[in-house]
Amino acid sequence: MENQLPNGKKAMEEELIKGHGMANQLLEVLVQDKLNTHLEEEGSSKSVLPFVEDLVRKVLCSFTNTLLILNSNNDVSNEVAASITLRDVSSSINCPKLQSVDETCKSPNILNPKSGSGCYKRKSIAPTWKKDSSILIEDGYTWRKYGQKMTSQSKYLRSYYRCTHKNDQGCQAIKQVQRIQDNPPLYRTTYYSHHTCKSPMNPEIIVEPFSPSASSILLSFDNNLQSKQENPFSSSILASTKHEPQEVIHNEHSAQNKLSTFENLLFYDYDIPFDYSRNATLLSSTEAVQFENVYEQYGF
DNA sequence: CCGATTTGACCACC
DNA sequence: GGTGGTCAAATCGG
Repeated sequence: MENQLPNGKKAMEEELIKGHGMANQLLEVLVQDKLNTHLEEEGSSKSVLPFVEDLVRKVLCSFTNTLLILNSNNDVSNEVAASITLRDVSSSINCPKLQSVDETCKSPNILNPKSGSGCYKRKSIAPTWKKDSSILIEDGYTWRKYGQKMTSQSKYLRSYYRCTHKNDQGCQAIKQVQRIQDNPPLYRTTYYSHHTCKSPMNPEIIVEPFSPSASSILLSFDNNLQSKQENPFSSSILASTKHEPQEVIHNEHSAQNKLSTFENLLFYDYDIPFDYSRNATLLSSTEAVQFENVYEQYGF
């Protein structure tokens, strides 16, 4: 049916494909140049090439993931998918490929809550993807926290979330959020299973596709950490939650506001281009406290 | 009032 | 028995 995207999205799609293609070309040029240089003179003075190359890879990775997200979101035309996979170098650049929506929920064993009388079933499958981030990012899906725990592995609390639509739509997506580092703050979000719920995507995240902020969002994938390997939310933009808690967390509202003013700090220090005012994750009160500490730390 | 969060208890797995 | 994942009643907040 509607393989047709709205004009704006179609245009965005085309632009992304274009950008993806150009980034690909640039990478090829860089790689080729590096090879040549390497042969000519090994161990010469420092070059910015590695940095530039890394940058290009990240850009490419972002394009790839964004297109895949777009693709999975809209049942986009095959041509898009083709253009993405065509020369996709992402696999060689630590850019995990997004998993198609269809593969979603193939893990029935993930959470098998009480089947019967008090029978808990622990998940025994590998995470679909992980994401480390210095902030708590919003992925457009709504999550419901169902627990938190201290683990022996970390001095920080681990929070457990499941999709809000677990009950009404049977969505099996769950995620765990845990702070893994204090200074600078680093959070690891681990996703299990995929969203099967319908468009819980927060429209706020995808509006203004051409705005700088939106671009930032789309380009914010983390290269090293697979911002999205299998895109747990086949249709989400980034990992997020309604409240991405961490320690003890909660009160997204205050935290969200803080993050809004917090964005410059984050951009500056951690170089994570993201429009936090739009996607800031909501933290719980406790989390907010932690962020407050960071504010102080940075003179807020 | 209703949905989300908190938190202690329960349970599976190692 | 320890650890980690989940449940569910109590509580919170819009």
